Amino acid sequence: MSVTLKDVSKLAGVSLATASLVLNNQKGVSEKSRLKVLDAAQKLGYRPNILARSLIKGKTNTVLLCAFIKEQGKLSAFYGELINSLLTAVSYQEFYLQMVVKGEFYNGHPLDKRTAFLDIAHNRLFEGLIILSHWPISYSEVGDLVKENFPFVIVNQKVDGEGVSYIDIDHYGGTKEAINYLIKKGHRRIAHIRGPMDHLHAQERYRAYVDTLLENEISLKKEYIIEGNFRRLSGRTAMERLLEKKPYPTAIYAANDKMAIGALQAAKENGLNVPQDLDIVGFDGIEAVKYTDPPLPTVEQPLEELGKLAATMLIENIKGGDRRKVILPCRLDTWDNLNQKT
Amino acid sequence: MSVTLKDVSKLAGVSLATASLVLNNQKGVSEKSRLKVLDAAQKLGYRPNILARSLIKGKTNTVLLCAFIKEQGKLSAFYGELINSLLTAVSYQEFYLQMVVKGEFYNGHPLDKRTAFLDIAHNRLFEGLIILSHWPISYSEVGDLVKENFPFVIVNQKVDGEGVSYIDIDHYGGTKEAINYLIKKGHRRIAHIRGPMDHLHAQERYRAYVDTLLENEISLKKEYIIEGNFRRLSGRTAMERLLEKKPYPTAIYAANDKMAIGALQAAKENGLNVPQDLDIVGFDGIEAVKYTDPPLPTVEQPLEELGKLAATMLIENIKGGDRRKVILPCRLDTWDNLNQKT
DNA sequence: CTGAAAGCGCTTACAG
DNA sequence: CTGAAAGCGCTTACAG
Repeated sequence: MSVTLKDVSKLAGVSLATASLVLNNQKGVSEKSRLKVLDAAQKLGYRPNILARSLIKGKTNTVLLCAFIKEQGKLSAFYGELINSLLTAVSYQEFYLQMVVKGEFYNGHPLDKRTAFLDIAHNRLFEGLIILSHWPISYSEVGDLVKENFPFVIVNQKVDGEGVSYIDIDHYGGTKEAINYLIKKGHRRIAHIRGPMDHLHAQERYRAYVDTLLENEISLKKEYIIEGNFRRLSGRTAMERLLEKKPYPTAIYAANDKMAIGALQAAKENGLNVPQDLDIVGFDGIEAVKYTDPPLPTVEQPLEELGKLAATMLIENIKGGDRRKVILPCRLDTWDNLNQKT
Repeated sequence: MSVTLKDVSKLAGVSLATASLVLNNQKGVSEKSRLKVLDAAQKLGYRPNILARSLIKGKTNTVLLCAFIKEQGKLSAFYGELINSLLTAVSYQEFYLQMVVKGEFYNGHPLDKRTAFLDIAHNRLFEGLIILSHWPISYSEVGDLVKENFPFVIVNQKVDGEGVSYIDIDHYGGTKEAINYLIKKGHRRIAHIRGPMDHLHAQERYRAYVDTLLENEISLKKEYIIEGNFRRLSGRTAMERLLEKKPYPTAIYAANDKMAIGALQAAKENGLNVPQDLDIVGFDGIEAVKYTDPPLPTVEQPLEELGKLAATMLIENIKGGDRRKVILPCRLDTWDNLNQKT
């Protein structure tokens, strides 16, 4: 069996209490005892049972990242980057990160997030929770966490209501910047390949597209707005349809980079020069848009910042700080200095 | 305070033991007691303290992914995908995944992996360990784990020796397939932009390049071999240098995709048509090579498979199965059916 | 079928 | 400064 504190205290010839004191660097132990204990621990290769310690202290120094995703196993590259920065930030504060993914259903029933959260809050394994979800979280689902004052932060989604911490990206502002960039370049016929309208971020990006055109006294044209599904192929199809319009648009704002790439491919296949004949801007900042020909401007999501701040906010909250709501700005990157970048 | 089993047993009017039995679905309890306990638990919103349970049972159902990385916070996209599949596979087996990253140094001293592993094995938090490292792991570092029979698996690296589990990708075989593809297309002047030679996988890819050329009676030319650093820009520079050779190569095998992309960019800027004038093949299967113009063939790393198998091997081992050494085949993807793919 | 008791490995008042 | 004792929340023999 493994070495316990009892073994150490016995070998050192002191009591359990003394051994514990020494190994936790508490003062009030004679140098002589200290040495004996340290020596014994060393000899036996003693390592504390963290489980037992956590049970007593009621602290585990561990937080849980709980990701709700549509298709099991399909955390996207997006999440990969986020996890990286969460992990780094969490480690930095001497916390540990545990992860779990949950799908839409559990045992054939729609997953009850409310109960899932309660389980997490009560099982005493975690001191805080980071929530990531492909579909909207409602206040009622996290209400219990608020009531019990269990630290949590929702990432990448705004949830209104008292006592909720969240951090999201300014999709509206980022889009606005993209559209203004196109307008400033002289474009008036700006189309939008939007995302699915049940997607919160797609909604915001769409709203910003509409508002920014109108603010600039460019009238909206229904035929310039086409809905895609965030996949590359849907961008391609959308572009083909846009090219049938007369006159066809001179600029495209795609709600994400993959659709922008699809649009680029279709445009090139139809003999257009990008960006001379057609400007295309996407959203997300995935790596691939740096390497298309030409590289595609994109509104970059500050994922590193997102993860870092989420971790910081959560741990602050664990330590007694207040809950916060944060919207992170994001900016257009036009790759003017690409060759310094990678 | 939170609700404990004691509270439940009190409310139900039974002993602790009975309550425990009921809530663990053990039989040998009267229906009447069962109902009372269930009812009380429900009313109080009881959730077991997993910490206490784990302490007794000596089982946590949790495994740790320990990643050693050069630059703190720089788990690449590669790891993102791997984590995804690990997480999915681990969840599927009703285990949990905890993660920690460690750098090369700790408190200014080179990190002592041996001790780090012992800590992990002894703290009783984890039943198994997945090791991922940017730099080579030696047998001596994991020897203690072997000796203590603590389940672990090394991912993405071969470590010889008794009692070690690892899973790696067949970099040699994958490269061979890439080179053969180029030879079959008629190329004889095949250059190699290789990776840093202190990198194990770069070594294997280089070795396969050499062997395959020689097997096909193509003599090696030193000036066709240039070392890069796995970054895009180094592929670009390498390509520029290769274009100065007379005759210049008609095909490039780059040791990774980023350098392949850099090579592509340099080639295009120098007026070459790819693939008509120059064939370029990379390694890794990152998403970006699908969207360059033209898309670049690449040897795809089966990351999903890698993560899944790693998790399976580890959990098998935890459950008493044997340790295994696995090399995963990987194959060249030439994107013949790209438009069905994304 | 049921309850009193011991114990998992540790920490922390409390006397001395 | 030190040790005996209680206790964290639970599970599991053991009597009855």
